[in-house]
Amino acid sequence: MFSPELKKGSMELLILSMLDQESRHGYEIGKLIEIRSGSRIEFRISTLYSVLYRMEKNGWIKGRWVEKEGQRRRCYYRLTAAGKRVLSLQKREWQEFAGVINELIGTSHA
Amino acid sequence: MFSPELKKGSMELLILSMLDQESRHGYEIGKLIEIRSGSRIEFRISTLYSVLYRMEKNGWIKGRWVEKEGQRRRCYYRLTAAGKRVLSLQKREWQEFAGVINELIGTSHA
DNA sequence: CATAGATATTTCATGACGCGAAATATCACG
DNA sequence: CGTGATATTTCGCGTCATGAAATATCTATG
Repeated sequence: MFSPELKKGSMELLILSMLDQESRHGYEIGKLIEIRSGSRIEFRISTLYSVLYRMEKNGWIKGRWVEKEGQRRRCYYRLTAAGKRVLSLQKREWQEFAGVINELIGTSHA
Repeated sequence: MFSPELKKGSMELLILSMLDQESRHGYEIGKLIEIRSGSRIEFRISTLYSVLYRMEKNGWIKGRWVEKEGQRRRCYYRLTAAGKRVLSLQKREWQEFAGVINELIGTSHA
C-alpha cells in the first residue's frame, strides 16, 4: 500500500479512468481499482464517496440512481463531456509529471 | 505546473534526492528542483521549509548552521542514515506506484 | 430462523499538508 | 540609494484523505 500523499494526486485520475468506458457505482469502482491493482491500491470507502461527490459537484461525472427489484439502490456514475476532457488532461499531466520526477530522482537515465 | 495534490506525494522524495550526494541549504534545494525540472516543478518557498522542518523532526535530515564572513547565514542539510534508508524506500515506492497507475489508466500497454 | 459477511451508501470530525502572504535581513549591481 | 536576488521564518487558510460509526439489503451457512 502506498502513502496517502502519493495517492492524493491520482485519486481523481483513477476514478475517471474507471468510468471511461462504462458507468459504474461507487462500491464497484472501489473494488475494481483494488482488483486491477492486485490490492496494491485500496481506497477507503469514505474517501471514494467523498471524491465522487466532489467530482459530481465539479461537473466531471453525473450520478443516476437505479433501484431494481431485489437489488440495493445504487448510484451509477458516468463521465460528462467535461469529465472526459479532465480525464485526458489529467492523464497527460500524470505522464509528464511522472517523467519529470523520474528524471529528477535519477531513475530513467538507464 | 502540476496540481498540489500530485506534488504532495513526491515532495519528500525530491528533497531527499537533492541531498543524496551533498548537503544543501533550503533555498538552494528549491532553485535546484526548479532548474533541473525546467521550471515544470516549483515549490513555494514556505512549503519547502516546512517540509524540511518536518523531515528534520523525523530524523531524515540534519541541519547545520553556517555563518561565513560576508555571507548570509544558511542552514545546510544532509541526509542521516535513516534519511538514506527512507530515500531508497521512497524511490522504490514511487516507481512501483507509478507502474501501477500506468497500468490502471491504460498507458503502458503500448 | 438466526447469524454472519459481503454489498452499498452516508455523515462527520480530525489531522496533515501545500499554499499564500508578509516580515526580516544580507548582498550585488547600477 | 533603490532594486532585485538570496535566504529564512511565521501564520492562517482551504483542501483533502482518513477513520469510525450508522444504516440497509442480499447471500450463504448452520
